[in-house]
Amino acid sequence: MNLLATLRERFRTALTALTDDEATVGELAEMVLPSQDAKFGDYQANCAMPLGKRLGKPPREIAQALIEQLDVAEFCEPPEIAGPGFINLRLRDEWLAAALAAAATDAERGGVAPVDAPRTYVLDYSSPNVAKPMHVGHIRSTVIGDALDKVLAFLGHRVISDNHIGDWGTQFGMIIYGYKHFVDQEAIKKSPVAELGRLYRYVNRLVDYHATKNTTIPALQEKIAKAQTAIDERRHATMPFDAKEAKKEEKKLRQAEGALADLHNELLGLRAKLAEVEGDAALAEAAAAHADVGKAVLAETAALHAGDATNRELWERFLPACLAEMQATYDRLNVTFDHALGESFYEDKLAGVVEDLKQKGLATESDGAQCVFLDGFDAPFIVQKQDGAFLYATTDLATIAYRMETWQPDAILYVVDHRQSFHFDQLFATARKWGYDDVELQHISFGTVLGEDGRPYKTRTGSAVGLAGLLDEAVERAYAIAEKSDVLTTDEERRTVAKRIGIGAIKYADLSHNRTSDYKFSYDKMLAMTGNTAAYMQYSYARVRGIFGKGDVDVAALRSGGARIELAEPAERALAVALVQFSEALHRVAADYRPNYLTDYLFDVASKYASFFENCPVLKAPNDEVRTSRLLLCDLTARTIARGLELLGIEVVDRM
RNA sequence: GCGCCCGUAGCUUAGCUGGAUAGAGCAGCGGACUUCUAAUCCGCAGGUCGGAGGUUCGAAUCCUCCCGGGCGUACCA
Repeated sequence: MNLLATLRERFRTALTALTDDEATVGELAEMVLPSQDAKFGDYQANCAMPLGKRLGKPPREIAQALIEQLDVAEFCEPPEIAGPGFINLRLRDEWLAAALAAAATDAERGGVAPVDAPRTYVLDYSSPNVAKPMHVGHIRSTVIGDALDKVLAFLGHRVISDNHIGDWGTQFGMIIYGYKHFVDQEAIKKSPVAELGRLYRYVNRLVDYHATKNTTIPALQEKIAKAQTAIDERRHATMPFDAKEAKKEEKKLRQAEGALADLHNELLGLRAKLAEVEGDAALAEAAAAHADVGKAVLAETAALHAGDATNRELWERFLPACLAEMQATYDRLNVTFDHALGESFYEDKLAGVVEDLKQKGLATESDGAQCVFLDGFDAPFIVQKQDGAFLYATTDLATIAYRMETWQPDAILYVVDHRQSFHFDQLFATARKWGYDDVELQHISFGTVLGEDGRPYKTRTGSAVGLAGLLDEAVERAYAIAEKSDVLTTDEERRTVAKRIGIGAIKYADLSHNRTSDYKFSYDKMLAMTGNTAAYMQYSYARVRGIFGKGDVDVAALRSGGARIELAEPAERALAVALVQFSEALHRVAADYRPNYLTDYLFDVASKYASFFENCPVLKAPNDEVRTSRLLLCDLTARTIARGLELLGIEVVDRM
């Protein structure tokens, strides 16, 4: 059961006797929270202070009146009033023991009740581009999305995961162009994906070269000139008399100079990139021979979209190999999707979307493009370009329409990095105007994965770090941990353990950070045996299993034995309270779509277990009753950790 | 210019809808292995929560301004 929700329910009833304002009652009942400090009990209600204010009575008096109305005797000791009017609740040990005993026999759900009102969620996450290998940027979307998927589903919601793959864009034009001009037939027979990847990178480099040379650098130079002029003007302007204003001016000048220096650096970097291509004879020759590669790639893409037989055939031939490559990564991560309806799936629906928007008067022509102008936005939402091509805005709208018609979801969640928030603001605003105003549309945004230097995590050469290599390294480093183990006997076992620790480390590191903030990627930290890491969680689990092995415990018999749980020691009780709050942790995750609430909870359980482990001998307990009771606590701890990790997509190991 | 986000201990970070003395881990110092995995545990020290005002019984959390940083901003995704 969800104890917190139940307590709030009881407070709601009690509050109704004191005030008849329903909104107030609901708000005040929400002020029942788990206590931050054990000395204030297990839960606390903070509603007497604001209610006292509202009613013009002393809060302690209100608290007293509230307690008299409150019916929580089955869960709690008599409530206590403390400080200005806090109501402190301490759970009754008998209730705790009974709740845990019930959870112990509930193998399926571990005492977590499904929600009363299940919702339907469409979860959009991962969304890689085929043709480009998955890189570090895909970790967060994939891992957070997968965890939310599992948690929501476990709580009883209907969850439809849909991987919105980029399989129809310019990157395929690059591959097609590359295939037509540069393919190595031997290589593509031997390893199609590797060769397609090479072609993509090669063509991308050529396109990039010309774009840099013809567009980016001239534009940058112009920007530099403008910035220089602006600085000169500032320098020659008369300083304001007002000291504050003068300081402001100085600061602006400083900032402008800094920005100018950045631009110069950028220019140097771009020139170095050009020099690199020009210094490579073969590459330089290819670049010269394919001066129009940028336009040509767009033409290949346009031809594909227009139904050109050759390009279509190539697309159909290449796509399965690209998908298989992606699938290999998902297999390693143990991530699955219900659907993978990529951009191509919506191709034939895009014209209809624009037509409908036009007909409803939402889209209008501006500068030759079809735009939706939205209140509160400076820029319009462009759904069709001057040249007639559609954009991801169009695809995203078509996708919303399809999902609404197909699954009638209550919510569509997009697990996408924070830089796209503007796009989603526009997308959602447009969708609502378009008629989809009765669905929760949420951008589940997340921060950037940074390197040790605090800059976005890149390789030394500045390219994105490949996801496959990242997993390789984590597993390799985890193998060093497995090698140190005394309890692992075969190398096969060490490899399995290393795999679970390594993959788990990456996932857990990601999930344990607040998703909205950036975080620094560090193998050392994520693979540490202490602190809030997957390895520590897995170790905690393995230690419990170790006790069962050593004591030759029949777990099934233990669970069904109906034995009493006794909570005599403080460490036992603290662990028990933590265990009974599993359901609350999951609800918090679901409420804010934040998996780090679950990792925090699991770390709390593991910490409480460590203290229990130190203070309460299990196999050598003073008598059989205590031994059995503690074994039950161990079993529940192990199952809670295992279930929690499972919902985060992380596997446990019996020994490590 | 405008918009969004961030600033918490030396480092990496958590902090729920505003709650009581701001929590962790690393690093530092001091303890605990003939005892269920010491790959661990316990203790100590370390914070004017970027700064200044304000709202409130109560502010890291809400509002205003300032300082510092990131990201985005009409036809890429």
